[in-house]
Amino acid sequence: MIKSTLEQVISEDLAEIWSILDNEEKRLVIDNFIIHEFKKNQIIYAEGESPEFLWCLLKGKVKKFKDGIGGRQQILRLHRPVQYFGYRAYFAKERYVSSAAAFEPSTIGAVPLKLVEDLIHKNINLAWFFIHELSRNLGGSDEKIVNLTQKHIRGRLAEALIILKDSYGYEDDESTLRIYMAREDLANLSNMTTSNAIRTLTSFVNEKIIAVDGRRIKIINEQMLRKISKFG
Amino acid sequence: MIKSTLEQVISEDLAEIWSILDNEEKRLVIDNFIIHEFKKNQIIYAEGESPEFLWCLLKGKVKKFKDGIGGRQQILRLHRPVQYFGYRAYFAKERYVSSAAAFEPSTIGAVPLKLVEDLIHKNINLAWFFIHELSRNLGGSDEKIVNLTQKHIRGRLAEALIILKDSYGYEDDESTLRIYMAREDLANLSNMTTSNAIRTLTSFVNEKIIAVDGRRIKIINEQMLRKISKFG
DNA sequence: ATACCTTTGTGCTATAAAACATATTTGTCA
DNA sequence: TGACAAATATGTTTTATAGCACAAAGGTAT
Repeated sequence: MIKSTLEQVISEDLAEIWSILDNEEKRLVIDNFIIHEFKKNQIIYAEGESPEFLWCLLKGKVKKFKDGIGGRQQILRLHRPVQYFGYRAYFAKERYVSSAAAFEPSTIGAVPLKLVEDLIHKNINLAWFFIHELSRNLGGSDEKIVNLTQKHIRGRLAEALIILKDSYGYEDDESTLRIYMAREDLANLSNMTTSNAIRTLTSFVNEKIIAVDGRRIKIINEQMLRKISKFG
Repeated sequence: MIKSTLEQVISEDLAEIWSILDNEEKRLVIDNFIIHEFKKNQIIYAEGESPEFLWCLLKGKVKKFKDGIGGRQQILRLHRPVQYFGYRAYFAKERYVSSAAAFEPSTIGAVPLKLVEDLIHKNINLAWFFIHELSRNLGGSDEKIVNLTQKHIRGRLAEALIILKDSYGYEDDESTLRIYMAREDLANLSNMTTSNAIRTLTSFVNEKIIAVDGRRIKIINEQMLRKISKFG
């Protein structure tokens, strides 16, 4: 990708951070911004590695997950364009405690975290950007803990579907989730076995709360789904 | 408490933040620092409230928790002196998603978050302090999600005991946990019912991994406990 | 098109943990 | 000190969900 196009992509898509930086800072970012293409299911970074880059998802979908006991995977967070990730471990001076992978073919920019650190030192607004992001994520994690530990299967799956809707939205029909994922990933998102994800999905279909066509999921009764998510 | 004493307490105990601030900033903090005494089990702030103060635990023990389904409580985090809490929601521009309560009689300082915000704007090192804290907490939350969802009861309780040890340490005998908590709280920490916390504690005693005398818990075989925590 | 592998779907069984019931002990306050 | 409430302890029952087995459907590579 040639620089003029890159600059355009960055300035168009990175709006939030972009508006924070002055011209000199923008130049620094552009000169150090490397765009990567990831294939479906390709690992971006893995648990245990040292954080090196701030990743910026420009196109596609990314999951952050942790491999747990008995090969079971827990999906911790989903990312959509334009979101930043991969910086937490660096700021905590730790190695990654989770892994990131592309859910579908994705275009992701990488900026050296050392550069980000330098920019933060000089630009308090960038510091605030990360304080804000980290704070929101931490609140989300705390909510997730209660969701995953206290709700029953139906509640957890309903919650997962709501999260998918909130993360990626609907297609033009205003009801089909704009993400197609395997039943296994749905299970990993909602802390259950694949069989139970399939089963519970089937009962939601029978109850006319959703409709399913392969991996296309149509939310018919979002209100009911939220209700199940809340009390189930 | 008179100001000279207060100043002394602050400068002695708030070392980490204190060394970050210059003299003028220190003065501002001292002038706006209000010390509160909390009784055992007293609520410091509750879920849903608007964050107003940065709390600084000077003496005592504090738990952060979320009330979930069917009156069940999940303990999310434990605090020891000198730790800061109550700021996440403010930085996220949200209301509190969890509550904080004193585990035992506690002395806690309160600084208006607006002042903290102003200080951060002027002092990048304070910004870094919070970026670092938030990042570490977020990593901890992500770990906790897998611990609580994928481990069995024995593993979860073992994990909880390890957390207690890491948070509050041992007494002079190098084996008795320096915190006495109800079985119910132990259960709330490790996502199980009180009965099961009691039962599992009993089996640990029978297996000579711990010894129990009322609420005093003595870790006899920490190695084994870590092993159970890891694979259970 | 064929063969093969992966994903989806469904029924059955096993089991971990909750729910319930009921003592027993401990702590607290009049 | 006695009375009452709260916390701890333990046994039994119930249930949600994991685990397993197997069939059908869908993709993919040759």
